[in-house]
Amino acid sequence: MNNHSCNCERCQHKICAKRVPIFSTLNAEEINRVVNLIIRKRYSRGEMIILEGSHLDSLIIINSGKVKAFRNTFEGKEQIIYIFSQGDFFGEKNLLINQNAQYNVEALEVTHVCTIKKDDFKKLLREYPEIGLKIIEELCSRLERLENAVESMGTKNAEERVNEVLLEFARKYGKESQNGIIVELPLSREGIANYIGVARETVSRKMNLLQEEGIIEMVGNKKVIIRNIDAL
Amino acid sequence: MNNHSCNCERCQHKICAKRVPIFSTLNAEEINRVVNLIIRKRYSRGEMIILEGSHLDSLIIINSGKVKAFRNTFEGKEQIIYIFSQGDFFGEKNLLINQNAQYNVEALEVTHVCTIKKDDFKKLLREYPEIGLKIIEELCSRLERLENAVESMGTKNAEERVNEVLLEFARKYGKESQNGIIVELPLSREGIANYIGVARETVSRKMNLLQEEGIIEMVGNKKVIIRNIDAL
DNA sequence: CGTTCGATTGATGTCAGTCAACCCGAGTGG
DNA sequence: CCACTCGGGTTGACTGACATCAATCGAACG
Repeated sequence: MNNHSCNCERCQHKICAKRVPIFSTLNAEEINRVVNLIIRKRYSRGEMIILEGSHLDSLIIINSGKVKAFRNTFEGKEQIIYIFSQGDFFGEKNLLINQNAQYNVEALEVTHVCTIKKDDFKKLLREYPEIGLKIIEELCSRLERLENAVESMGTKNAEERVNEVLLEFARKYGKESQNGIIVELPLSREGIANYIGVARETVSRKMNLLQEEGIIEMVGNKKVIIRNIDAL
Repeated sequence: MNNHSCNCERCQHKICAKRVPIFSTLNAEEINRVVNLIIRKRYSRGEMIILEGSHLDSLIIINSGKVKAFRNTFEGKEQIIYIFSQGDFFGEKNLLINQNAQYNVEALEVTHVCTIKKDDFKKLLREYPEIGLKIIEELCSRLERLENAVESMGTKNAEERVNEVLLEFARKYGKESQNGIIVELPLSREGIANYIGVARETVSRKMNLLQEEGIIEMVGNKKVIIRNIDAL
């Protein structure tokens, strides 16, 4: 794990704290206080940020990059539970309730994070209750995603789930263009499979079908152009 | 919907507010204030408490009884997302973020609820930040349940899921006895099926298998005695 | 150019969903 | 008291979707 301190200017530091939704209600002076509590870290693709079951003493906020949060079943299957990117945080359960990590977190690409020590964060929370509201907001949207996931996994077949995940990625990571929506996939086929709970071969097959129908176009393995979003 | 005001004594009212975890940190005087904001309602088995998509202007806290929160897919399948019982609340998303109900809520048995108007609740939240922390705690445990559900639905087969749901019910609703753990099932076979995302026939079959193996014993349709909890 | 890792494709097997019949206990009404 | 209905629950037969296994491909990279 690379753990070197940040070499950027103070002002950039401030921007990074300002970018984080949970601090967005604070004024310049308050942000300044927060900035002084932050320790930055950098992770390369594939590096583990948190191991399931380990003890955590900091809140971790993503500054740039993407990570996957996942569990391994004892048969060796992996279930991806969240994909976090800029502004998302995790480790909150370990701070607020006293609990060890519920899942592994691994960087999907080069990822910069801000970490805040448990005690510092609790102090902030007490002083600025709006932070608590922001956290509630974030937890609610996380609940929403999981509620959708449960519905999808409980009632939908493989094809519908692939369509859904493509829609989700398009919404989160897609860029409009004249050809359609260009989506940089955050996960490999296997990753997608582990996210929606099907076999990786099935993801391949269903995506191929979509391509044959002209609904999507695959560009290499990491990029997809969605030509007909309504068909998904 | 029966909507008559409560006829119980003031003191019982207090107990009801005291029983609710999110108010557990308040002192007697503060509880009193909360009590004056509460409107009680009663629902019979099968009554709808919330309709998906409807507008909500109160937080709803369960005082006694059980409810299911669920969605219907357009093919008519039902996915149960939560089972709420005493002390659980819902409708929070509609208050904190401005959003319509994400799911239907239906009483599984006679259910008494406390409701608090949006504005009143927001005021409380501002005055007593500890309530916010309690809510975060509750949201975290809800996240945990959904994370487990996603893992289970993504990686486990029907048999394992039936075992899991029996364990969950045993933990939440089971009573120890010399014969084993007696569990009053909150859901019908079909309900269980819609909770774990399998067909109702499959639930029947898997439970029969468990009975043949002597791991559980079914007493009528609503009750199960778990003889060998470790086998689940 | 060889190696490696991920993606694809095809062949096969199986789990669980679907369909249909039947059961059973609780109400209901004659 | 019996006949009927009705809503769950159970059981069996069938089948299809998807997992699994295995072979091959292809791009990336040293």
